[in-house]
Amino acid sequence: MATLGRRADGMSLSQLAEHLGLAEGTVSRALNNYPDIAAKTRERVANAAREFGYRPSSAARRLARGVIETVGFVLPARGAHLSDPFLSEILDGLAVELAAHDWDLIVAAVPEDHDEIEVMDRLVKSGKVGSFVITRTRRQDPRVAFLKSSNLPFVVHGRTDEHDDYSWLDVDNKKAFVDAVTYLHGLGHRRIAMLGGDTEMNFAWLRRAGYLQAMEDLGLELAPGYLVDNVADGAGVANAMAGLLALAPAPTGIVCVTDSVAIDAIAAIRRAGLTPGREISVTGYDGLATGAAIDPPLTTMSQASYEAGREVGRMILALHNSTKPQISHILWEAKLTLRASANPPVTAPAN
Amino acid sequence: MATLGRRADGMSLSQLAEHLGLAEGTVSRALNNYPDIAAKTRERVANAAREFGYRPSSAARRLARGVIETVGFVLPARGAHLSDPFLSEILDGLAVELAAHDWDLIVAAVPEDHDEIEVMDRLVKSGKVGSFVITRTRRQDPRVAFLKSSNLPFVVHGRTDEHDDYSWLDVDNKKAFVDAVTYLHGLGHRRIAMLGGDTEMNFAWLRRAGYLQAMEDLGLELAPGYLVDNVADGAGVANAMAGLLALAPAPTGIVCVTDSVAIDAIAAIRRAGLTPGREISVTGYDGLATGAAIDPPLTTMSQASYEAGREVGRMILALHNSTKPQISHILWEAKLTLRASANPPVTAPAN
DNA sequence: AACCCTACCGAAAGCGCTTTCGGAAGTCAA
DNA sequence: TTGACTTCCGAAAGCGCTTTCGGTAGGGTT
Repeated sequence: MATLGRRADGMSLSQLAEHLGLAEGTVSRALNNYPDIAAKTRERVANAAREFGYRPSSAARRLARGVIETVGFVLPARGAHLSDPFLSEILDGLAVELAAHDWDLIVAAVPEDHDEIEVMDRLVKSGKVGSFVITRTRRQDPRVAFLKSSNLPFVVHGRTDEHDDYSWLDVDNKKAFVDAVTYLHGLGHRRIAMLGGDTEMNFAWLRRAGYLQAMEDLGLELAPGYLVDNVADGAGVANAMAGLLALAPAPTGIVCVTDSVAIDAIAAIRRAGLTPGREISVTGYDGLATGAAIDPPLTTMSQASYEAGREVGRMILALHNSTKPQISHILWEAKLTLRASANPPVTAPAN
Repeated sequence: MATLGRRADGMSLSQLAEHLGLAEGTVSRALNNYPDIAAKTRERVANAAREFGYRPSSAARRLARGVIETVGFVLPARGAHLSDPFLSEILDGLAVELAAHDWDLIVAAVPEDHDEIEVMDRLVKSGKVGSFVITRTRRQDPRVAFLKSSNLPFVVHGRTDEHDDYSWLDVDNKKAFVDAVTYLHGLGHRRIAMLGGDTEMNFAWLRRAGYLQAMEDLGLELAPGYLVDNVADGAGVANAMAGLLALAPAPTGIVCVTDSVAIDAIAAIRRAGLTPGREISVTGYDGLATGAAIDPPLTTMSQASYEAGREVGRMILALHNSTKPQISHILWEAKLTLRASANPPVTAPAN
């Protein structure tokens, strides 16, 4: 007797079929809800499958159907770690949404001597993933270019400069920073500076744009040196703050591209003998937990990462299910969390 | 003519073989370095494969070979997010190491109405993963029990109470806290308290054990209330600190299970009108970047997460390559980072 | 010149599924 | 009772690889 396929990881279709006295094809169709299977049979099959904990081999299934129900996610390049506090939440949301439809998530990293495109290409060529989710986009992002040219389904958490022809979910970074500046202005601040991030990164660029726009709309003077770009965490902030504090007049309010920068900025202000939240107000962005514990508690803005992950998951699935791939653009608003690092300036505004 | 297999995601073996005028089997063996292929042929095949960017379909390969070169990683349950600042580094290291051998990493999450074991079981039954890496272990961890009973290869980043019969990589949490207490003792502290974490979690339990052991070894009195377990971030710390500060005598030094707790503790001390690092010294654990920016900069301990991820990757691969699966136990030491939150107590030790 | 080896490659089976196709029962109307 | 449909299931091909098994051609021996 020909030995039935015995999968090391469980039962095989042939075993299940033999147990039921049915043909493999019949069992398969029953499990996949084909209309040409008697209701009674379908149920009998379903019960047996449940009883034995049968699950079709995903490799065999993929090979037979030619459909890849796995999405790829390439981790942001090393070094950027510290700046993405919510990776795990995004992954979590994404994976949960995918799992609900029996899809999987392959997470890949970029080794030292390779680049992101190579990694993605490998994944595609070997048929390991059929779509991608990417995050932390640069304004000109080679990953997006690659994906567009390969016409794989993909959705971007974030955006690029040109973002009309693909699906994305982003937070309105620009508006968030318009709001931050406007908030400080409402508090009485007139000399508002910004500690910006890597201008190649899209989120940093848009926050910068929001700052600039609000300054203009509010008729505030953008004094030379008030906008500091490409501020790196740690020493970068210390240097930038030294520059800002040496200015005459020095700013009374500073909007920071991230909480991490803001926390460093607050430390620098204190080291300069000033009181953060008094002589100089500070706002951040991210809603880090530690921001609430520092002195003064950081006024900041946050976004719902877990929910974003889930929504992105839904978008990817939608891309597959609709025959006519609908590209969708979703823009969420950041939530302002008022704490104590931003207050009316102690010196009356020059205005 | 029979149309050659045309993979949507690239070229197929049959196409490559036809192009070369060779049989599929020959090309396959050439690519896999079988000894029965002429050197010249092997090279010709390799060149063509490179030229066309050919990569074997992983699904077909897996099906034919029956080997699953994918490891599963189940994200820690939601809610624990904030307490794992280094997930992305671990994933990064792990994925990089795996990628070097063309292995993949599937990251799964646990949906609301399921548990970790179900998720893992699904992954195994459907042949999606052939081994697992798990992190953030509890002292009694059902995942470890599941994996042991299923005899899948797996390695644990962390440990459980019983940890002799599986491979793990862990940081010596106990020694780290012995060191922390000893350090405070060396500074002159005699009344040392601990803000501990979830005692179900193995790392928290071991840090607690380290505290206890050092207290005993150093002959320090463990005053009632000095050891606070199950302290949750935020409000939990505030409550715990209120209790500690109400004690008579109050501790002069506090070792905290994590930086996050320590940062909250420092805030509480300041709110109580005391100066952290003066009347009360504080140490943390994790080496969070923000710890360096707070006032006073946090004295803490850290571990190399990226490297840990890589090492765990190597361990998984080793489990597969050796016919006789070697279980290995690797214990790393935490690195002490001296900053300014721990200093000699202002009041002379009672000794 | 007949022999045996070795080196090398082709043929074919098989991995565990899905899906198309055809045909055997069963159903209904005439 | 016959014919025309339905309903339902089995058979078989095929997805893209890997691997075993032969078999042929060439090189060495005696």
